[in-house]
Amino acid sequence: MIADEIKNKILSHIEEHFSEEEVSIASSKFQIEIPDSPEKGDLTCNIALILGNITKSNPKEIGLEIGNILKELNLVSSIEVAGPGFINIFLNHSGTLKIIKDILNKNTIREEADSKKIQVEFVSANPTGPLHVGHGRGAIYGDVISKLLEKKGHEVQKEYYVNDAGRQIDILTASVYLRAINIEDNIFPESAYRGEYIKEIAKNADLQEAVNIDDLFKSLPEEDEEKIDKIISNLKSASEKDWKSIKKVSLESVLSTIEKDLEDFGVTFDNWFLESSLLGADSKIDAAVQQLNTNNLIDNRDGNIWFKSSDFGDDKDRVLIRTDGRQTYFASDVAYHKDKLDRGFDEIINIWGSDHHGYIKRVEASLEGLGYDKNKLSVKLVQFANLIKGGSPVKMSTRSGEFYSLEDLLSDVGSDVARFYYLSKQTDQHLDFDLDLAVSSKKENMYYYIQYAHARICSLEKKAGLKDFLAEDISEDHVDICSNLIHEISKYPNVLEKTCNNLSPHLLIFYLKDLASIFHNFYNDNKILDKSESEKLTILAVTHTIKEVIADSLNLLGVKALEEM
RNA sequence: GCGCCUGUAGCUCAGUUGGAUUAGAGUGCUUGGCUACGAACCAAGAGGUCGGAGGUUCGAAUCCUUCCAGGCGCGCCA
Repeated sequence: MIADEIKNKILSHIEEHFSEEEVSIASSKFQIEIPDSPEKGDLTCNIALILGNITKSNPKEIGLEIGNILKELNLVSSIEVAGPGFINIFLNHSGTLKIIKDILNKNTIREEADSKKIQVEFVSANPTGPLHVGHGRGAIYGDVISKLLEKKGHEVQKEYYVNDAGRQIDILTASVYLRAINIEDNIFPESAYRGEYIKEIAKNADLQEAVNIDDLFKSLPEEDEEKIDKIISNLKSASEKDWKSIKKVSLESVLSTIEKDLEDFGVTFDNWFLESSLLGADSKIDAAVQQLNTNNLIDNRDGNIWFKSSDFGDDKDRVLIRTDGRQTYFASDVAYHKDKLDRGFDEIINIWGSDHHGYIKRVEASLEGLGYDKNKLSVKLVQFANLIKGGSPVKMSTRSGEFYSLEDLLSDVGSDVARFYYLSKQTDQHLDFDLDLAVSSKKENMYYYIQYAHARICSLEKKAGLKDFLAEDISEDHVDICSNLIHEISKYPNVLEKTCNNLSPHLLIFYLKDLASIFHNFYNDNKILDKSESEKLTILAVTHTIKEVIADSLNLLGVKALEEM
């Protein structure tokens, strides 16, 4: 890439003229960027400002010196030092062609020198019902950042952590069980899952033993949560065999629904990790607790077993094992994260709903306490997405069974539109996702605006009757008419790099919107197919590059570029 | 009370690892452009103390301090 060439040239120059320390500071902040306006050059560089700052000397003088060196490059036509000391670089025609060639040859991103083994864990919703739209944002984000990391050359594993061992699974089982024995709505417990899907699962329940309904509901506690717990234990003792089989059927059924819903949005996982696998004979939870104990980080107080997480900056210590011997959810998580790192990942990324942010410290503390480097874990928080339909937010709640599911979203707007809008805003901000807008045909709808640019270019190319579009078709005599287009195109590698490094897909989306805008503008001003042959070829090669950029970018986001609309 | 996040045009948001005399889009408002390669498009105008106040420096929407406002989290729940 052209920016690399320039960067290398500058680095080798400053290595000769500045101290090692100065070079190391400078190279960490050193950037080759594309200026907002072409008048400030095809590329611009801040190196003189940084060096001026470090060495307390005049940036403009340093800039002139470096500028002279850059003139030696055969891609550069001229240099100016502007403003406080920016080095603005103007390319000659072969420099311009190089930009286009790199993009057409998909030479758009530099892979990381040290490829890492990275695990991304996301969604991990409790398997108690279909996914709702609140889960969608994390699902799409996790999927896309996995693609971005792969683009950078890392090896990525996508994992779903299945909470199949907790109380909520008992509630699910009980809910199905109660439907299977035809408990009517009027006495169906409030705190059980009431969705229609429960009734569907219950149809597949194959009960061996009869349950006495009067015994089941006899002298239940008043309070809802206590009531459901009592029903659970009654059902378990009524028939252990049926309980187990219903549990199995329920879990399998819910998980396959979840898997299918995700697949419909193009989200797949490499591994489904069961919480229950941490329990059992050689319990990984016990092993983790044991290791913390060895490290002197376990405290027995009030009959509970505590992890002294406050030793590592957590607000307070946390219980791992309760008086009655039951492990807490946190205990599973300690063992789970230990297990992840034991599997040899260089980096593990968790995507959590932002309401879990208070949980980060204690998990980090547990990793430190176990003797791992806590910096190997990074947690990306995703704020909730509000879906707006007909001007008001749609509700989501699993227990009541009244919710707008991911499946509903699919049939309302489709996977591509949904993915696009989920990604269209920074993940740490609330997202208002307006379903009516997402399928409307207004400019306000970024999705169609970008797709329209792509479809228009496809249509142009069809009309022009050309198959190949080569950078070499760009003629020096006519390139000026496309300079705005080329300037915007040249930002692509930078945008891509920023998108990957910051794991911020929205940056790519906003770039595509700008690129589409510049194209639409050009299209309106120029009747491309009426131009002279060589001018036409020039323009079509450039617009073809735009088409490739849009298609590549959308592909990276898991969205299909439309050839016609 | 403590912690995390947020505050940019009437509205929805980009820009935040300090950079360019003029802080950008869309929408809404006022206007103009199809005998037209796709009008699902384009152009022009109006609209801002970048929450307030201090500070750091060649330079601040961006960093620091403080205050104000909003969201979320502060269980042996999952």
